[in-house]
Amino acid sequence: MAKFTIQDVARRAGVSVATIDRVLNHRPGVRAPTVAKVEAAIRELNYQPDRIAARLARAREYRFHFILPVSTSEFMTRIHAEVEEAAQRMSAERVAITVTNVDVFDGEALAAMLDAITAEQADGVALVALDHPAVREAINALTARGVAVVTLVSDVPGSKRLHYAGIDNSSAGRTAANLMGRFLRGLSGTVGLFAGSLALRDHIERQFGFEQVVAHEYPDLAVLPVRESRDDSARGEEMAAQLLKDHPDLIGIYNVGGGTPGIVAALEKAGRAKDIVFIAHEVTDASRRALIRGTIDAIINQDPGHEVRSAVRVLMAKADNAPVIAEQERIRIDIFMRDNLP
Amino acid sequence: MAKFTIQDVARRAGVSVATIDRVLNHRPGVRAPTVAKVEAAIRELNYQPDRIAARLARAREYRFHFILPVSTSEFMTRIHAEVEEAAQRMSAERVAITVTNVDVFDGEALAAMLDAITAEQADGVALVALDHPAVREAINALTARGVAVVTLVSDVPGSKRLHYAGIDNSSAGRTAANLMGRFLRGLSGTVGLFAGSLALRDHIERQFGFEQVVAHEYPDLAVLPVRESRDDSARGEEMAAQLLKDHPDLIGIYNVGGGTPGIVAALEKAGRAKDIVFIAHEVTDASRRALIRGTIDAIINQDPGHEVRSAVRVLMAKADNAPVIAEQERIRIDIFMRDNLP
DNA sequence: CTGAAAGCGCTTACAG
DNA sequence: CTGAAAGCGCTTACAG
Repeated sequence: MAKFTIQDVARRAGVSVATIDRVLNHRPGVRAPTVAKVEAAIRELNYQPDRIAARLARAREYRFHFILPVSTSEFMTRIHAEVEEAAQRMSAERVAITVTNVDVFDGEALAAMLDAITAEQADGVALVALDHPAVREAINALTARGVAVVTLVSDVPGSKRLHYAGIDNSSAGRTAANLMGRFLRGLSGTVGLFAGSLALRDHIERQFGFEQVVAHEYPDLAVLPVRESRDDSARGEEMAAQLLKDHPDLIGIYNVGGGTPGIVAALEKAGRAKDIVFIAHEVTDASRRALIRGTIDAIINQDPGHEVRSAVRVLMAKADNAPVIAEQERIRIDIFMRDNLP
Repeated sequence: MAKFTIQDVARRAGVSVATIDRVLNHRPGVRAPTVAKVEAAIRELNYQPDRIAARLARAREYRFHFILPVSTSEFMTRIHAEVEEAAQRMSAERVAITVTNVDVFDGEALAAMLDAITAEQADGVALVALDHPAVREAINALTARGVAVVTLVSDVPGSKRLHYAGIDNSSAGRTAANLMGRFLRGLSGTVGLFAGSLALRDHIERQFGFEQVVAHEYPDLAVLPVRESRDDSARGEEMAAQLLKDHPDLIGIYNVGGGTPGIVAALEKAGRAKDIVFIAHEVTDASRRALIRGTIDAIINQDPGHEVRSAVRVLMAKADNAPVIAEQERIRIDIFMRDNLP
């Protein structure tokens, strides 16, 4: 099949290339009969515009805004680093990425920040969202103003965001439960549960997914009430030490949030590293070492590099009015054991 | 930092843009002092060429050849489908992908096919390789002729291929062993081992990785000698049924190759689906259903879509003389359990 | 509402 | 060995 250019279409439709461009990009000011003629020509030639040429001709920068929480955890630090790397890399392709930091827990502040963005300032926004009514409203308003919005890592399900670049946290929790149940085959006892904050939707969802599966499928395991570590290692260590003291029959720990190094330390200091199954989230320098040592038994992971690249790709595709490859943008729930660590 | 164009560099170096282009793309015929001047100007301006413009100007098609085994397994069928999809998608970006089928086991035929390819016909070749001396030679010769070679799914480690788009199969086998050992906690018994063919390097590597870890870390498990299913379901079913009959103490099965549906059938017919831990490779319609039913306990997977897209990206980057994002091209060893299936 | 022409930032023959 | 000019396939003001 030969490749046709916009010139070929223009000739066939008996109009100029400018008009072809107008109907191709849904620009206003073309009479209906002209539109029809052009569309017929496009169809007849099975014309596909050349994206490369279009991008060169537009010669304009894509401006994307990333709104990230002040990095508290090592995971968020990785997200920041990946955004910086993408910004660096994409600058050679005329993409300008700017980053703003915001307090994770302040929905009103996040909403205000979104409200201040106009279509003149940015073509797209990616944000680590907070599931809060004001944020949902702000996302919808921003979308209505013509700015593409992608949620990153943490979603706002009811909103009109274009895309969510992150994992299904409920499935992640269920996956953790199945690993826990399998690794504790034949044993009965109690399982400790840690979360960073019960105000974060992703943590809650993991917790619920985990509890649900354990309750239904592993009746020999009793899950203790969740403890809030505030994603802090020192606090995590204290709480884990206390947990070990209070529950001699403890055989498993699942941490849906941060502070994993503290829990690792508590397990190792108590000499219980090997006999307690510990499942944590996110590969970091510390967690990977603990996994290799055997203190952590499995890590559930989402790939921050993939998430950030995916957010950028989706925003670019939207700006170019081009399709995305859905399969490529699905963020995996990775399970890492010692031998398949990246 | 302002964006400079090739014009800016030309002005600065006091030469024409044609000369800048020559040194930028390492074309011959520029005197050393001129090269030096141009390089200085590039450095001083921190000039980064615009890939988009370059691709448009080249106005030439990229031609990539994919050499795939006649699809015997469902996995290979997926690889074929993904290549077709990529061909379709990339045709809008001036990339012409052609596919040739070849017999997997015939190293000489594969080598002959590679030998017939010239730099005039193709910019790059991706092949599911066979670890055979003739193939290695052919890959090296092809590379020397200026054609970029990427191995896909199955590698030829000693060769000069540009890149391998696939997983580390030895790690995959070790990962399977650890899952098996963990899932069989507290039990002792025998574990059956199936491979498609012992002539395939990936199968052997998985097998060795598995045996090694079980021997070292799970002394209560005895791995039986490997059986060759030839990736055939009917044969797999027969062999699994025989295995169940011969070994009443069988508690686990690891299948490194194809033919999984046959093994699933044997387990279910024998009523042993639930009490035998079965670990298989590759998510397919059949294996995913068996995983959900609980007959399969975990699937080790490599993502064919990712592998094919990665091969294409690496070949394109080479043709454009552009960098790749290493992290993005690493193929994961996926572990799937019921809840994190894609 | 429509078109002619310049331009996006490179690469490619063709001269010299 | 080096340069002037045309061209890649679109988009963008500017006229009319």
